[in-house]
Amino acid sequence: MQIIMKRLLDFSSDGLEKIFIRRDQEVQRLEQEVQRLQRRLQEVQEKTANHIALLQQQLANKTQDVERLQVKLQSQQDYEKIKTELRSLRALTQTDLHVVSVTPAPPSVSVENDDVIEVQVKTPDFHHSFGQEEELHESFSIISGRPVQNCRSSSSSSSSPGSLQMVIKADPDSDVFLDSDEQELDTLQVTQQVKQALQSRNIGQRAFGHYVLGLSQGSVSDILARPKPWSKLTRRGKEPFLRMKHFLSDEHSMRTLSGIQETLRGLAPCVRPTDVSSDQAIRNILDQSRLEMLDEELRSVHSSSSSDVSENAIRIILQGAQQQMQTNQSPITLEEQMRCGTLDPSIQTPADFVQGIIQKVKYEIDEDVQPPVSLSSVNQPHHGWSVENRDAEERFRSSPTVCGLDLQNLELDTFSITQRVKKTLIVHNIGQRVFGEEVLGLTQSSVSELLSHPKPWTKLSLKGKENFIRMHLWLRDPHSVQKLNAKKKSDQRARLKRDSQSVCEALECGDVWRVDALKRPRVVLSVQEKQTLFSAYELEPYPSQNTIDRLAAQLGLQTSTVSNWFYNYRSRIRRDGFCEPAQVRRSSPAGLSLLSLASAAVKQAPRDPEADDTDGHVSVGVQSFMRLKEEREEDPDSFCSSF
DNA sequence: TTTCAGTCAATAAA
DNA sequence: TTTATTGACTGAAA
Repeated sequence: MQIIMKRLLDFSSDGLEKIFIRRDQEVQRLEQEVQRLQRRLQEVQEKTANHIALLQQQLANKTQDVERLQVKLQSQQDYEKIKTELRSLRALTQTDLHVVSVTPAPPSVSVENDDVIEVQVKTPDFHHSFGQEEELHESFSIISGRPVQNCRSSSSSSSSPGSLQMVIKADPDSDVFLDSDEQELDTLQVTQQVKQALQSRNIGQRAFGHYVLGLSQGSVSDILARPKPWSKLTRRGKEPFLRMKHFLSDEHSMRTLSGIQETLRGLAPCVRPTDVSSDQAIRNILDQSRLEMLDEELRSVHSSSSSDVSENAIRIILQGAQQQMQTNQSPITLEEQMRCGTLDPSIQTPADFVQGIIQKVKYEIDEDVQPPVSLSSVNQPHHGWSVENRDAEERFRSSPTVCGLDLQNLELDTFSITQRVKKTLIVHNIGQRVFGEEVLGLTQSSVSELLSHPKPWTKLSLKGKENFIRMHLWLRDPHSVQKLNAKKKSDQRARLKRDSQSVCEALECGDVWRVDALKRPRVVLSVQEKQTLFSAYELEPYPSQNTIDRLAAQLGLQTSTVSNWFYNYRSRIRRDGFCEPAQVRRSSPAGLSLLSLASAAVKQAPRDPEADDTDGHVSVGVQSFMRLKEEREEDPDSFCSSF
């Protein structure tokens, strides 16, 4: 019994001991677990705190963004109002120009009304047609609510290109260039998007570089063509890409720049020292504003329907509208219009013009549609264009014909068009001058070139295509001839009046040669000079500067004359390579035929220390010329005449 | 800076 | 007077 008891005790003490040990171990494990959990908890707490801080930061940023956007939205809420005011101002400037007063320095216009909107246009580095790099600095005040864009270039440092750049850049988001330095950009993607944006909006690299990046056109081209990877860029190198990225995300900037570009283009063709007037600039900008509105409306039509009408085609139409508007609506003098090649006293709204084209396109695609009114016949006295445009838009929207049209794939037979135009002009005794001024907005010489040497459709640029679209539409216009005849008569009357006036003025001044004195002497290259140039071309179609200098010295010509000759020669040899069988000319201005050129080349080659060489050139040139002629199987005169 | 497309203006030719 | 030619220019692209 005792033994049993003892064993039991032994056993229980052993068991208890073991139990205690186990318990101790358990306690230790639990303590470790607690510590681990505590550490974990601490970590999680820290992490969460960081995360919360991060989220709070992001929230703050987002809140700032929202506030910024709200401010932006608020600042643009008066857009509709401004549009209305611009419209009414436009009406004012057209109907009652005498209320517009122009002051020369700084050029400003004030219209008697309530408040003032200030818009400042500054195009510092743009060449105008009179060849000066002077600043076109137009500042004008438009009566309205409050300043929409205050573009005064307060920070006009040397690196700041100009006040319009401020329009693009002046944005509360401008600190994005600093903040977003950390984020990595896909430079290739950015440049591709920029190129696309510039192309679709018809914005040039020069304007983009000037106003957005503060870089020259050459630099822009380089950046767009060969963007460096982000990682290879320095902080300074990254800046243009950040600006581009920002530009892409800012629709307002893109539209503003597009407007600037159009305005500049609108100013350029007719700019003369005396033309750069404030009211002209105002008209251009007001016109631009109207175009922008029209553009918006057309885009809304485009997006609201299932139309396949391409952006490109709309751009063509809008370009046409702009040109028509600029040539027809600007209340400039008869002489100014003559000088600009746009003699047309009638006034036409852009909506009318676009509607005219749309009607014509409809007519061509769907013969059921009512025959279109002519481009010219829509020339009506100016009236509020909004109502008509609404109607036009409604008709356009409801037309299934246009909705199925893909103008982007439009391809015209340029040769056939020019043949038909020439025939029509001859039959109705209409001159190229009237046709050019009325239908194409070009001079007689340009019309002559277009009709005589039409390029194939595929070789034409957008601008070049526009002329053929206009001619095509003109041919389909049943009233085209009638309108041109009316134009011809009004021109004759105007010319008679002008001639009689100028005779009187000349008599008064007692100086009938004063006009001639202002004429620029024209360089006329002699047969020998042309032969030498032609020979040089045969050896070196793209001559180096040294060759140009040598030729200029040899011939006693300006180097620019020599290089111009090469540019023109290449251009025209390409042109004549493109065009359909050239028109046979009875003789060229220089009286050259192929044979006479060949014989002249042999007989008249200069005998100087390089005589052998020169003779060789001429000989090679004539041989090549003969070869070219044979290949073309053309009348030699028609070929020679181009050069 | 060079090249090109488009254009103009002067002028020759018809 | 009209048309064609051509040297020169502008704006854009590379």
